[in-house]
Amino acid sequence: MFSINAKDSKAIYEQIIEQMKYHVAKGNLKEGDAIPSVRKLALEMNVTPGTVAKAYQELERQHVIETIRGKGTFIASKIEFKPNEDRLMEAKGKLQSIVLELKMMGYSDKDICGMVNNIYKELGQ
Amino acid sequence: MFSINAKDSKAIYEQIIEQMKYHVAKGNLKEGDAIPSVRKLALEMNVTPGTVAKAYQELERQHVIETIRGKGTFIASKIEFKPNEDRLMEAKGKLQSIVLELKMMGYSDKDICGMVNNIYKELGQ
Amino acid sequence: MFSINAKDSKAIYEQIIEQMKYHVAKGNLKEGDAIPSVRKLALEMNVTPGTVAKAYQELERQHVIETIRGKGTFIASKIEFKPNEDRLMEAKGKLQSIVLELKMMGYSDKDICGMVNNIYKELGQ
Amino acid sequence: MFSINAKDSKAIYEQIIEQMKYHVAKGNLKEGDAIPSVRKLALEMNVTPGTVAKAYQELERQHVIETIRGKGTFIASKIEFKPNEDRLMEAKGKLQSIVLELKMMGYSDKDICGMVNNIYKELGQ
DNA sequence: GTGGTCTAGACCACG
DNA sequence: GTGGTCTAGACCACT
Repeated sequence: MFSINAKDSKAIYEQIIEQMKYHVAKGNLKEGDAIPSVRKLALEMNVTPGTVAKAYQELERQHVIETIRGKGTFIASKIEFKPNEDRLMEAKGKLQSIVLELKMMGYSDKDICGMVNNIYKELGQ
Repeated sequence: MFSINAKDSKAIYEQIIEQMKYHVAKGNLKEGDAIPSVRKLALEMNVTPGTVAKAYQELERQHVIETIRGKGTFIASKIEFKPNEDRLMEAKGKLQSIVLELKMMGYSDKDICGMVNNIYKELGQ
Repeated sequence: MFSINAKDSKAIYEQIIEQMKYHVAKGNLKEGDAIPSVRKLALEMNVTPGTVAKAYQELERQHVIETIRGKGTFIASKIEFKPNEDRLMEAKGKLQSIVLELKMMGYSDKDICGMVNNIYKELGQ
Repeated sequence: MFSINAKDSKAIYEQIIEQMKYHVAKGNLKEGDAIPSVRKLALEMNVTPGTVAKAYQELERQHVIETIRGKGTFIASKIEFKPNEDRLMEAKGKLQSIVLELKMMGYSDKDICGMVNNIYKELGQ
């Protein structure tokens, strides 16, 4: 369910974050579902527990998962839809970057919207 | 014409690359236009020449600018519109990331297309 | 009467302690009132008895409750109002922390006193 | 300027966070001031760089400090006054806890406001 | 069992 | 020089 891509320049803990969100978006993981413990996932992925822990902490900050003391970690029961200002600004900045990039490659706004729609549908289950 | 934000988490050389592309996309810089020398731009931006040089190297690799020995550096006369497979895949990967991110924040596909259109329009012509 | 929030970062046994004090402050529980046995409360709250026992021990140490062997556990007949130096210093330290926190968020001393008054009133009588 | 208190149950990285805020509130550190590098502070305090780095990252998330790539870390030039919802709720929760605690010790609302004012003034330079 | 914290190293990209 | 990431261990409190 989780796997790291060594070729990806993205940090491992960021890959874990992204994959967790992917599985939630896709419906593979639903509200309240238990997710692997830090240690288990670390073993599975051949990384150290600290790396997984860092990912889990960030996911909790973003209200994607919730940890229950001594019990484990779970998909948040009420996935938060009010992004904080910072995260939204960051996301928009990244979007601007990538749109610029694609425009430079010759794609029109409609092309890009088409890509977005395809990606969105594929996620949307 | 160029301005960097030292606090931005993005590397300075990447900011230069992005701004150069921005000005090309926007039409501020046209094919064949001369651009500042590495040293001049470094002075202007108050960064070390090495940083500017790194940006220029990458821009040249992407066929956005061309260096003519002894003459200076110019916007490429034939800006490359057929991206190689690798860069397209990379761009799509980034786009998927950011769409996932925005979806998790509660935005619909239409919302995201709206953002894309706004960004695209702002990039000009 | 008691309810825990497993997602709270605060330890469950600390939540029990706090709620016990809350009910005493509020007047729901008066001196001499019987409180549930460890096992009963553990069942009610769906936690392990050890967790409740730990809370009761700490409450007893703070002279909020008293255990009478063979009879049960009761709200202390003479709730301790003269805190020892240590606990007062600890409390003041925590208060300083939180005031600093709120100041950094932009709240004035009056704002904070307002919050304190509201909380105090809500605690009742 | 910074020192850790081993007796304090608070995590070291949290102590660093609190002390940084303290120095900012107190005026010892002003907007734009450079703060020690991760490594230097780690040496000074006899902790590992990772611990300091964790504190710095959290401080940056809270807009108290800013890092400039390859240059170092600085007190934020525009200290952020819009707390996010989460942090405010957390702070209020802590305040409620401590007010309850102090009430149980016999302090009135006025007493507590007095303490708050004293603390605030002492910080306020 | 769980997550949270910490140590003592290491390598990397950036400037 | 800087901060960011990661490893491979360890100890702790909580359940």
